[in-house]
Amino acid sequence: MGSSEFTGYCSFTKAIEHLGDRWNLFILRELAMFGPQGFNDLATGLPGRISRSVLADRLRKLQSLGLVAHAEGVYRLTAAGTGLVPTIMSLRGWAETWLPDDPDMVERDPDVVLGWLARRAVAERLPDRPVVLEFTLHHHREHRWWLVLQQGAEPYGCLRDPLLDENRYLYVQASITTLLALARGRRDWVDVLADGVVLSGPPDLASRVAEWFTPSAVAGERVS
Amino acid sequence: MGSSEFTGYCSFTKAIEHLGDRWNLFILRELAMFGPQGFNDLATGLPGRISRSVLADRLRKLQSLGLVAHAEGVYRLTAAGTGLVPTIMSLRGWAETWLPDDPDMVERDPDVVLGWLARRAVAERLPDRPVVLEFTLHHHREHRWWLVLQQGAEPYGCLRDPLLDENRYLYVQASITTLLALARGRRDWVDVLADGVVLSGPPDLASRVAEWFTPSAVAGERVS
DNA sequence: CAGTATCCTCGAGGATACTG
DNA sequence: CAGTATCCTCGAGGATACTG
Repeated sequence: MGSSEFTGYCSFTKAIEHLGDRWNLFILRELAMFGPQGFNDLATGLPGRISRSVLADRLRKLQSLGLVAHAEGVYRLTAAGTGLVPTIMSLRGWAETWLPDDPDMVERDPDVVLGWLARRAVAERLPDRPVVLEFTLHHHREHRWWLVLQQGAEPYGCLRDPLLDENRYLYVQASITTLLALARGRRDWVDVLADGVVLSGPPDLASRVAEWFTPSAVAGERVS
Repeated sequence: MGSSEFTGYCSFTKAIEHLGDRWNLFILRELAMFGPQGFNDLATGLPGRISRSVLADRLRKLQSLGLVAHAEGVYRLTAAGTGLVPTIMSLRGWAETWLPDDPDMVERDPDVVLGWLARRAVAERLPDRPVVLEFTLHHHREHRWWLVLQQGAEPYGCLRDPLLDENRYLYVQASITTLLALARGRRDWVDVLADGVVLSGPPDLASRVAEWFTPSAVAGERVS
């Protein structure tokens, strides 16, 4: 079989060999993030419908590797499996920072992108009166989306104009990729404002936009 | 095709989907550890003989993901690819600490295990006159292996008695799993001496064995 | 609920020869 | 050297029904 070709003493190679498999990684992530679970929970909880026989096979392998233990009807991570959690979280941080987005999603699912932007707002730094960021895409002026920010309130995105006080509006025009980069925290506002993003509105608000958002944190995130 | 089932906005899921593949991980590790390389170097350098068509396919995919760039005849990691290096190193650290060893290897390839032990010796802490650790396995008294330690000299393992000054010998009897745990740095000497490992020889040397070795570091290792 | 057993398909990947 | 093209095989994995 394929995997035995790689036998040797390089534990690193072995790790790649065993973990270089969607299902094993998904199972480990699932157990790491949602805790011990039974067979059926795993079968339905994993992304993309795993077949029962494949799940059984993978769980068997993960047990023989010593990463997963089976007792009292649930599968749980062993010490070795738990030791892998930081690596998995590191992968997650990387993915959130670097994985290319599908540019079409901005127009297809703007609410998702707005959600990402909203999550980058830093609650304490927001102005105490509501501010609305109105986004327009270059070359696609017909679409507009809004992000409402206020200290003490949860930032939220709207697909319709929230119709707040007109002089609390900031108008942002950006390209699709720039908007995604901002939403992902890959670029900050200072950067994109110097590079093609058009911002208009009350100068006292416009000058502070950069402070309201934080770029990607990546490190320091923990499993709950 | 299989991978499109998982489309969605979860970058983490996407990462697992794309990186949950032996070859992609091997290629990234190769480029991370040995730098930019041409097609044929990769084809021959990767563990376990990758076929040319698969390599071409994976390189194409890694490029379209933005992790690898191709220019001037070599493939190299992009910024995004380089961003993955800490994750890969984290996996390496985990593997070296946790991945189960094959107990048979102790008898099949004792030199490898001795090499691991030797690498755990801390140069500065060794005695300035040579010391020989003679290892015997419980239940397998016929096999003996030696590890020679001296400050300023590279620690080395022997499969034959180095025949040094008799009162510089320490005799160690351990089980296979314990020996592997020591060699891997999963357990330290204080721990195993309290738990079944028999150590005999000059008390002034015996009392210091624990100081000479360091358990697993894991963190802090860098790619050269 | 927690799997195992069976059957079947398709496509990943190996081997090899070829091309720019 | 750096791939592409072709062909072929085998086995991973899906679907489904069954069992303790």
